[in-house]
Amino acid sequence: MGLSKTTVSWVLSGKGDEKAISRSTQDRIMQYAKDVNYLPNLLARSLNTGQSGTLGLIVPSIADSFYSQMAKIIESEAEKQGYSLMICSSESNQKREDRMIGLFKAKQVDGIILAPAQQSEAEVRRLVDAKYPLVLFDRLYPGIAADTVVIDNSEATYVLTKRLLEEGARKIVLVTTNPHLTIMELRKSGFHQALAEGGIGVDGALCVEVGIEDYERSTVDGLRMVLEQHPQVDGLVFTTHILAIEAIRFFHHVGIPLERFRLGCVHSVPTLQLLAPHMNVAYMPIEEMGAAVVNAIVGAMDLRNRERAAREPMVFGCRLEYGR
Amino acid sequence: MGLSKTTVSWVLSGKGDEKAISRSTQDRIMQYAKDVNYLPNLLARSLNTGQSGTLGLIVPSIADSFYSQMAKIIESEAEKQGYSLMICSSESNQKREDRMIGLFKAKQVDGIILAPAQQSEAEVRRLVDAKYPLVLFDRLYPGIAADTVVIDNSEATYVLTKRLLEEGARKIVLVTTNPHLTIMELRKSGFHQALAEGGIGVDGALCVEVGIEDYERSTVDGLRMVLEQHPQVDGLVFTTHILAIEAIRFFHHVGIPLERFRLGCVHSVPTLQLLAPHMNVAYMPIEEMGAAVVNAIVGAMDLRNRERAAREPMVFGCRLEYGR
DNA sequence: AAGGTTTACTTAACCGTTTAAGTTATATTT
DNA sequence: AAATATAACTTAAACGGTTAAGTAAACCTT
Repeated sequence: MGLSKTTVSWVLSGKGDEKAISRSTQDRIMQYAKDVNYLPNLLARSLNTGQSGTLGLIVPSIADSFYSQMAKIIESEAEKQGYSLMICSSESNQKREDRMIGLFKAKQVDGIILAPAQQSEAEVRRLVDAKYPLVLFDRLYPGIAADTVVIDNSEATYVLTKRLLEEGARKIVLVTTNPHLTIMELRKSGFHQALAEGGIGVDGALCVEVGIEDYERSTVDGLRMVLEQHPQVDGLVFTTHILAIEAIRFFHHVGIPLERFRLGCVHSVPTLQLLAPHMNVAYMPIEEMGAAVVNAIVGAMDLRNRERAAREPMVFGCRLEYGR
Repeated sequence: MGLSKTTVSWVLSGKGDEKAISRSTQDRIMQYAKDVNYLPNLLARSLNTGQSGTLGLIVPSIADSFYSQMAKIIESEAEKQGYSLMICSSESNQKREDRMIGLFKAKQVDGIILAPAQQSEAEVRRLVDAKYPLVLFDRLYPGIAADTVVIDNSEATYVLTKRLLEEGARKIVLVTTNPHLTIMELRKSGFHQALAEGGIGVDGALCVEVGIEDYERSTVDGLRMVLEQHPQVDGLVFTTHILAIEAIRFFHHVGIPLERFRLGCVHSVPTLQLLAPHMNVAYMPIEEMGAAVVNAIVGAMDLRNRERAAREPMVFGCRLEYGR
C-alpha cells in the first residue's frame, strides 16, 4: 500500500484523526481492510499491550447446571465489559485445576474466576500473593484475601429447615456432600441452628454425608441406613439439587411415597419442582452473582498491583420458593 | 544469567541435548526456571509458531445440558490431544455467533467447532472457503463441505414412533421446534415415515411447532390446541427433551394424567425418566460424538491448506431406552 | 525572510518467544 | 601442523501488532 504499519495501525485503531492522518489515506486504509477482511491478530496486540482482553473461568463441572448457568451469565456480563471468556472444567480434580490455572496464566488471561474443586489453598494463595486478579465463587477461603461471591450458605439451610419445622417435621435429616468444603460446613451449621431454635437437640441431628464420587450409590446407601435406624424421619434437607434428585430416584425405586417427607433443597433445576411439588427450594440468585463476579474481577484488574483492601465475601441471599 | 535467550529457549523446550548445551548450563537454566516459577508466554510463542494450541467451541447455549455435556467431553478429548478449549455460547443469536467466530479467528484459534445457531450459511461458508479448520455438530448443511458430526436424526424419531405404534398408539403428535433446521426436518421425516409404514396416513400427521423464544407458552398453547381438536391423541413424540419437560409440566398443571399418552423423546436428561417412567428415549451418544468432533478437528488442522475431500457427515445412531 | 506550527506521515524499538545462521574455542583427524 | 569436526554457545531476524520519537514539507506568524 506504500504506507508504514504505524499509519495503518493508527487508522485501524481509530486514532486516525488524533494522529492527523488525512481523510483520503484513512479511507483508503479502511477500504482495504474491508476488502481483505482484515482481522487484527489479537495475540500480537496482547503481547504488546500486556492485556489479553480475556477472562478465565474454572468451574468444577461445566456439565453441572449451576455452573453452566453461571458460565452463561458470566460470559454475557464479561462481554458487556468488553472481555471474552475462556471456560474450563476442572472435573473436581485438583491437578487439572492447577494445570488450568497455569494455562490461564501462560495464556495471559487478565483475570481468573474460580470455583475451586477442593478446599485446598495452595494454588489460590499463590495467585493472591502474585496479586493476580482473582475472584472466587461458590467457595469460601476464610484466610484468603480474594474477592469472593457466595450465597448465604447457613441462612439457606436455616430457612429451609425452619420451614420444614413449620410444616410439622420433627425428625429431619440433612443430606449433604463434600463436607470438607467451608460452604458445606456452613450449610450444616444453618441446619443445626434451626434445629436448636426449633427445640430439637442438635445432638440428635441426623446427617447423611454422600461421597462425591459414586454419589448415586452413596446417596442410596446413606438414605437406606438412616431410614432403617430412624423410621420416624419425616423431613429431608438437601444441600444440593443433585442429592435431592438421587433421593427422589431412590424413593421412586423402592416405592416409598415422597409425601411421607417434608422436603427442602439448596438450589434446584426446572424439573425438581415437577418431581416433588412440595419441595421447598432456596434458589441461588445466579444472575446477580454472575454480575457480581464479573464486576469484582474487573475491579480487581483495575486495581492490579495497587493495594487491595482485604474484602469481606459478597454474600447473596437465596430466593425461597415454598412447595405446595 | 549471562546466557542468550536462544540457549534458554532451547533448554526449556527440551532441545538442550539436541543443540548440545552442556549439562551444567541446562541444569542451571532449569533450576532458575523452577526458582522463579517461570511460565512461558504462550501468546508470544503462538505469535511466533502460528499455532495457538487452542480450539474454539461455539454452542447455541452452554446452559443447555446437551451442549454443556458435549462441551465437557470435547474439552477432555481436546486436552488429551494437547489442545485447550475456548467455549462460547451464541445464545442462538446469529450476530453473537458471527462475532464469536471473528473473535476466535482474531485470537488465532487453531480450529473451530461449531453448532450453529441458525441454518444460516454465510459465515460457515466463509470459514470453509478460507479453509479454516472447522467441524460442525448437531447441525447439517447439505451444501457445505465441512466435517460434520450428527446423530441419525430421521432414524431417531422413526424408531421412537415405531415404538409408540407397537405400544398401541394410533394418533401420535410430533412436538418439535426450530423447523427451519435441517436436523429438525429430518426428525419430522422420520416421524412421517414411521407413520406411513404403520399404515397411518402422513396426511393426518399431527405436529406442534413450538417457537424457540417463549417456548414455555408456545408449548402449552400448541398442546392445548391440538388436544382440543384431536381428543383422541394417544402418543407424543418430542424432538428434544426441553419440549418433553414443558409438556409434562403442562399435563401436571392441568391435571391430565401422563399415562394417557405413549411417549417418545429425542435426547433426555436424568430427571426425565423419573418424571415419565414410560418415556421412550433416543439417547445421543455424547461421548462418541465428542471424541469424533475432536478427532475431526485435529484431522482438519493436520490437513490445513491441503485439499480436503468433501466428506459425508459422520452419523451416529442413538441408543434407545424403552420406557416401562 | 527567519522561525514556529501544523500536517502527514516514517523509523525504530518493543512485547516474549522461536529459529536459521553465525562464531569461537577445543578436540579430532590425516 | 594444518584441516576438519564438534561442542557450546550467540546474533539477529521474525511473528504482527503498538507507540515514542523523528522528519520533511506546507502553512502561519511577526
